[in-house]
Amino acid sequence: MVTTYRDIKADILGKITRGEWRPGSLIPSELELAERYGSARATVNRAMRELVEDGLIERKRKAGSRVRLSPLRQARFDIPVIQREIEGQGASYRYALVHSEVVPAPDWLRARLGLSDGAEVRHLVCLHFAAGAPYQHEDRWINLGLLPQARDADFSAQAPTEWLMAQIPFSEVEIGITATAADGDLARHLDCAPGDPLLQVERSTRWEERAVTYVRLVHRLGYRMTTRY
Amino acid sequence: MVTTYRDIKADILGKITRGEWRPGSLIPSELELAERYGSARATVNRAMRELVEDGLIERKRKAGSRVRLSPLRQARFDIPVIQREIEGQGASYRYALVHSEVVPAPDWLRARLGLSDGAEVRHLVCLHFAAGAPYQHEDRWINLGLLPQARDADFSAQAPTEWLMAQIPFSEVEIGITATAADGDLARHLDCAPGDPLLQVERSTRWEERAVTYVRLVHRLGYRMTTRY
DNA sequence: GAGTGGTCTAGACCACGCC
DNA sequence: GCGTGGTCTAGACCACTCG
Repeated sequence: MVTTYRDIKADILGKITRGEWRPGSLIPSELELAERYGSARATVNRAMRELVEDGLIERKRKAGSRVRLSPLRQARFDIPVIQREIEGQGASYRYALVHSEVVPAPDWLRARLGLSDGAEVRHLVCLHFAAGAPYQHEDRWINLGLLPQARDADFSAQAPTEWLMAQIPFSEVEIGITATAADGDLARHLDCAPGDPLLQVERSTRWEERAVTYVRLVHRLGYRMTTRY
Repeated sequence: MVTTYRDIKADILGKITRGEWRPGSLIPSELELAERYGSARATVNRAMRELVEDGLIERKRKAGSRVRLSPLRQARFDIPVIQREIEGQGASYRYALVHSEVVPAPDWLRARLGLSDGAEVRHLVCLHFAAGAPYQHEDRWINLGLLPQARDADFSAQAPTEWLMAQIPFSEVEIGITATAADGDLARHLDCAPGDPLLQVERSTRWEERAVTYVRLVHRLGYRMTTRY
């Protein structure tokens, strides 16, 4: 018979979705809401904090809480491990290593990761298959200055992502999503025509300010990232 | 000289990033951590809850808290209102209505939004410019069954997004991101060549289970969505 | 059964930011 | 100044789930 923070959150959400509390309007203070709901202020506070997180309201000390003018603010995309994503769709997963070498980092990579002149990297090209068909092309560069053990690691059976997760506990990541045209290599590997539009995800990873890896993931023709909220 | 939940969160995060607490390993219970940090359990609880949200740890009653095996789980993308996005880059914003009509919903749209046979929609094509150059092409369809006032609304000066935000307080949204090739129209409007790869964002919006609008946003050549975490 | 997280309470102090 | 949100505390009860 208690009022939970979920109840309060749902009730307020309802008032907003039904238009009872219009965008931009002021919401009663925590103290007043606590009285109304017959709960402690901390409970109301938790409900309100989650509404802020969900992008529905804005709060300022003294000024109070308001319904946001544009309630749709951010979307979350799950970025699953590729094998899980594919098997989650009920398809079989297969991994293949296409190319592997140790090279001095090219200029564009040095600039992107902030590597010094002459830094060496392990360069890998891999393919991920779903139900036998190419699904994702992975172009991976690993900083040997930070991860020297990557020089001799065996990536013929284990995908770089898996290997990396075992090496570095947690990292800071920067993600970019663009559309790109298939070049000859991509077309061949992803079984499409040169010039076809493909969704490309780039990811740069750092650990304590130092570059770990850069990867360019190009998805098969027609691939679609989705989310809802 | 108190220990805040932020302090605790940062400390635990540090132990994880430094590899002191390896992925999969068990974290001390809230009660023990509260004693260690000399704080209340609620404070530890808040720190831990945020770490769950950030995708770093997993918790189960009785079983305890563990460092996640794959710490990188989800990314958030801000989806700003287009005008803010452009002006936030220091560029001038301009809006133009290209085409407007009221038509029976085509089959593909009826299927996508779950509209009944013969449902009418307002179809709009708009352009958003940044610093005079085309930035985004908007192909918008509004369900007149739910929003009859859209039939006669004037979209020559106000973008549909703005207008919609004033009509519907909050909605459920489904987003899809794909790469697409420019057709003749898109190439002309976005000032690129036919066949060029473009980033396309599709959004279907519902309000209390009923379809509000479907929009296809196609960005200029080279557009990049970014985020970090 | 018992340990762990999930949540609520009642009270308190503080910091920010309008007025 | 002073109202509002931000946070901490100490204690409590409960629900889940592992052993």
